[in-house]
Amino acid sequence: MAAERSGGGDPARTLALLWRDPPEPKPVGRKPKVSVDQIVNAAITVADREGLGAMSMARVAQELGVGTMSLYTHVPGKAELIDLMTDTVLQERELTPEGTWRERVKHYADRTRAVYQAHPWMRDVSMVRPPLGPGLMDGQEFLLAALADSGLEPRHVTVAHVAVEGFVHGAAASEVDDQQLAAATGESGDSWWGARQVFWDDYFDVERYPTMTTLWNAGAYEVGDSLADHVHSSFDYGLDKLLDGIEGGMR
Amino acid sequence: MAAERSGGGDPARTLALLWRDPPEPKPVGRKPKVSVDQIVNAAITVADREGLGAMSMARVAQELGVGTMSLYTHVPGKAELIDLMTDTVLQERELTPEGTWRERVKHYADRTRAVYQAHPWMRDVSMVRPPLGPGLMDGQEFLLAALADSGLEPRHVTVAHVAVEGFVHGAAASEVDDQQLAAATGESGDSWWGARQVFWDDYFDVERYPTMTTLWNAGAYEVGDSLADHVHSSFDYGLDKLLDGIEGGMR
DNA sequence: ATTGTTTCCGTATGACCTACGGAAATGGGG
DNA sequence: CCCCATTTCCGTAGGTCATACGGAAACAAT
Repeated sequence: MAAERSGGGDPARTLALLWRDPPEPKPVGRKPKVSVDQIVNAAITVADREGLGAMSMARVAQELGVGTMSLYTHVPGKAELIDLMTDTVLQERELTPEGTWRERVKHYADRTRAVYQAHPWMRDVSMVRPPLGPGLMDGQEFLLAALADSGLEPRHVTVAHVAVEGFVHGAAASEVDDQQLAAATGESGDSWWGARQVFWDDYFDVERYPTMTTLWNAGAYEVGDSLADHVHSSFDYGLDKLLDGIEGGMR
Repeated sequence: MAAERSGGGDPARTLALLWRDPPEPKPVGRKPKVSVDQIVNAAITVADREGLGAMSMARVAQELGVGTMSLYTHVPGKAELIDLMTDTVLQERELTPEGTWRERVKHYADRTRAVYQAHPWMRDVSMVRPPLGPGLMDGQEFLLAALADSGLEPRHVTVAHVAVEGFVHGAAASEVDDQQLAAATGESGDSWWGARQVFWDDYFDVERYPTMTTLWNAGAYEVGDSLADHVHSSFDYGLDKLLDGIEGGMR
């Protein structure tokens, strides 16, 4: 299915929820059995355990011991709930502004990666029209501040920001995809590749793919560590080179 | 919903389909009304027009003028159909090996971006456990060959490959997300941001976000071109810097 | 106790994927 | 020409999901 994203609901309502703008006290009427925070936390719990696909309104309601439709009193719909989940986990980053601008960018990348690791369903959330809540905004401010301290001109800061943010989220998403699939299908990444051994036996053509063959023979794929570690260090390398390039471009 | 990906079906069956391994001639029996190619093309047409979310088995069957269940004779299920769609559009890249290694990497990025532009639903397809078909494999070979020609050691080629591939797919996906949303919701990116004007009025805090405020006042966001163009040039910049870094790391 | 307000939630609708099993088409053997 | 094994087609049905609707239930003020 398509990636989850904000519905076309009322933006003002969604923003009020994101910033926990209390909708004005209600002195009369039945007491709420659940709160927005409880719903969001329950949804995160379910998604962490069973993936975003399993995070249905019915499943979240069950988790809380209420009827499905009760949720709609507090949250406009599923799309908005995902926005709330997203901004909530982004807040877990707790970014501390220490060290050089490079160290802070890497800190940002590490913390963001940690969020994806803890909440693999983040891979399925589009970050192009993100929920404009405190979790996202604080992160943007942190990353922009780091890049601005690098000495880049203001106009280049915004450009570099898009590139770095794209790299970080893309890398974190890629890295975590593997685990998410493992959780959803009960099949690990290694076993997935193992099951596709047939490919190398039946379809791989040495003449069609000379470079891959050469690299294989040169032992380039004989990494001692696991697939996940290899991907991880590749993205560390990539971010490093990206920052090298940005730094070098100023001189 | 969660990103689409391969189901747990028989890998050998899926690989045979990807490489169009004919399942042996069937001299007897009813003549097929549709072929695998027709199904894949119809599915791509539907997804291009209405998004991956609208690409239901029923919708594809309707497009072909056959019953829904007929598709299951030729294709194991929806997940495998998406694998076939993905590899098919990746084949459209037609990568031509000309120029320096850098030019070839940028060529790869451009062609891949073009695929995402033409088929925005690609954003919703996970590329971590990709369909091992000719479209994907030819691309990997091309990119690996370019990086190998750069003079990197074999072991670094594979590391750089993951980083560049991640960046390219991530960038292409980000860039296209906007259009896909516009198509799905009938709301353009600009109008989406416009509707969230409330955010700047009601929730943006100048003291909490000093860097953003400074950058705004410095005119860093006053780009003449559209949002899409800004994102596009940001990723060009990012890839350039990434390659600068890779190149510089060799010396 | 009545009334206004708010929350809770059972039911129903419509969309989706796909298992099942029978109907329909096809070509070869008698 | 008829029969029948083989293959494809597809109607039906069961399971899942989001969510619109409307009434029941809880609560505070009167």
